Amino acid sequence: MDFQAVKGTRDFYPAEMAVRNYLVDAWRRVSLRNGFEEFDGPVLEYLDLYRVKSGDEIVSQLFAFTDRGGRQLAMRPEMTPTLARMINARVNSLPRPIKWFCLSNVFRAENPQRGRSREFFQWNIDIIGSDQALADAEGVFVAVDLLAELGLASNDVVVRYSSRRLLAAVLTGLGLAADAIPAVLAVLDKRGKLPDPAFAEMLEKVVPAEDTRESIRKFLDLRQMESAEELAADLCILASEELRLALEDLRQFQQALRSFGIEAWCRYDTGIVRGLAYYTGIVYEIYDRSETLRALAGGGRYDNLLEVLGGPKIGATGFGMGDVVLGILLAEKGKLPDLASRLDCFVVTGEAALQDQVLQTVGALRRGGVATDFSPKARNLSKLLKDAAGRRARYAVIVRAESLAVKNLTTGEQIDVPAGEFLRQPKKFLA
RNA sequence: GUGGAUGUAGCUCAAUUGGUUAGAGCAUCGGGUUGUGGUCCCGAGGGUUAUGGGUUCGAGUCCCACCAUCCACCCCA
Repeated sequence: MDFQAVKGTRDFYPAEMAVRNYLVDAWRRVSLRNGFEEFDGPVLEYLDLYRVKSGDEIVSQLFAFTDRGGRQLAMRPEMTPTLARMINARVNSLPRPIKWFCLSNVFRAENPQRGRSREFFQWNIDIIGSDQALADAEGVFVAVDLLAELGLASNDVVVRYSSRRLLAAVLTGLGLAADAIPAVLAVLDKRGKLPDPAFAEMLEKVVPAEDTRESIRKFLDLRQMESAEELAADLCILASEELRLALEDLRQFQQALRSFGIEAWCRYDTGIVRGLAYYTGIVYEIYDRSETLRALAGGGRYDNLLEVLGGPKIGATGFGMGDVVLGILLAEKGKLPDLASRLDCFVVTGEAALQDQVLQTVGALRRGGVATDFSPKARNLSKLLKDAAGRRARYAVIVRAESLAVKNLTTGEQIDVPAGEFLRQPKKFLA
C-alpha cells in the first residue's frame, strides 16, 4: 500500500518546519510584546458549539463525527468559539480587558487550493471586555506590528477596514427592516468579488426599491467620512442617534490608528463587510497590495458572541491570521530569511585513536549549551571537514593528541587552544 | 460538493507517428584527489511512468475509473 498525506494536509519536513516555526515564533514574540497572554484549547469540541454560532450549514464544512459514546464532535475550524467558551466559564474572575492570543491548528473540510488547506495554523488575537474602538485599533496595531516584524512594509500590504455598525445604521435609515439587513450585508460582501452586473442583480433581489439601491451605492462609494448630518443629507435619510454613534465610533477608531502611527497601512473601504453574521462594528481584512492572494487576516468586533454562547454581553474584538497565505506572500517577496539549521561546532579528528576524545569534547560542548555534532564514522580529515561544512557549522574543532584546533569555517582562520582551556569556556573562542 | 487542467527518480525535466533492459542535471550515498572544508574526477543507489482496469503483437504514450495537485466556482469562521 502506498500512503500519502491526507488531502489538504501538509507534511512539514525540516525545511518547511523551519518556516512554520519562523512564523509561529514571530506571532508569539509580537503577541507577548503587545501585552497578550497565550491560551489554547482542545482540538475537539462539541459540534453544537459551532452550530449555535453559525447555524447548521456550517456543519458540512467541518470535520465532524460521532464518538463511541454517541457524542457529536467536530475538529475545531476556528478558535473564537473555544475562546468564548473558556472566557464564559470564568468570566467573573478574569481581570478586564482580557487580552489573549493563541497559535493553533484548525481544520476545515473545504476544497484545497492556493492559499487554502484543510489543516492550517492560525494566530488569533482577541481583546475582550472593551467596547471602545480603541480596542479594535489595537488589534490592527498588533497585526501591523507582526507584518512589519516579518519585513513587510505599508507598500506591501494594506489593512482595509469599514464599520458594519455604520453600514447597518445607514440601511436602517433607508428603511430596511432589521431582519432584512443580514441578507443585504451578505450581498454587499460580494461587491468587487463578482462582476458588476451580477452584483447589481443580486442587490436588486434583496433591495427592490431603486432609490434605496442608489443611496446604498452612494454610501459605498464614499471614500472619506462626512459628519452625520452631511451623510444623512447625501443619502436622504434621517441623522439618527445610532448613525451619529456609529460615525463617532469610526472616527475614534481612525484617530487611534493615527495615534498608533499606522494610518499609512490602513484604508477605509466600504467593500469590507465580512461574510459572517456575528460582526457588529469595525471590521477589517488585510491584503497584499497586488491583491493576487487571498486575505492575510481578517477580524473585527463581535459584541454578541459571548452572549450567544451562554455568557454575559461583553464587547469583544479580534482577528485571525493563517500561516498559508502569509507564508506564500513572504516567499514571493523574498522576505524569508535563511532558515537552514546551523551548528556552532562540528568536532573532528584526523586520528582514529582520538575518537574517544572527540566524544568527550562533544559532550562538554553540548553541556555548555553549544550546538555541537560530529561524524559517527572515522574518516580522513578532508572528508570530515567536508561534513562540517555540509552541516553548516560555524566552527570545526579539530581534536589532536596534544591540543585542539578551532577553525572558523567562515573565515578559514584557525587557532590552537589547550583542550582544558577551550572546554572550560568554549564560548570565548566561538564569538 | 461542481467544472477545467495536470500527474515520468527526492527536485527540475527528456523519451521520435504506440516499438527493445524509461534517460539527464541537481540532490543523496560511496570512493579518489593519500590527512584542513562547500571545487574537481570516478562510481552507486533510487522509477511495476500516481494507482487500478481496458484496447493492442506491443502502452510512459490511446480509452475508462480512481487518487492527488493546481485553477475557477461554492464558501470563507
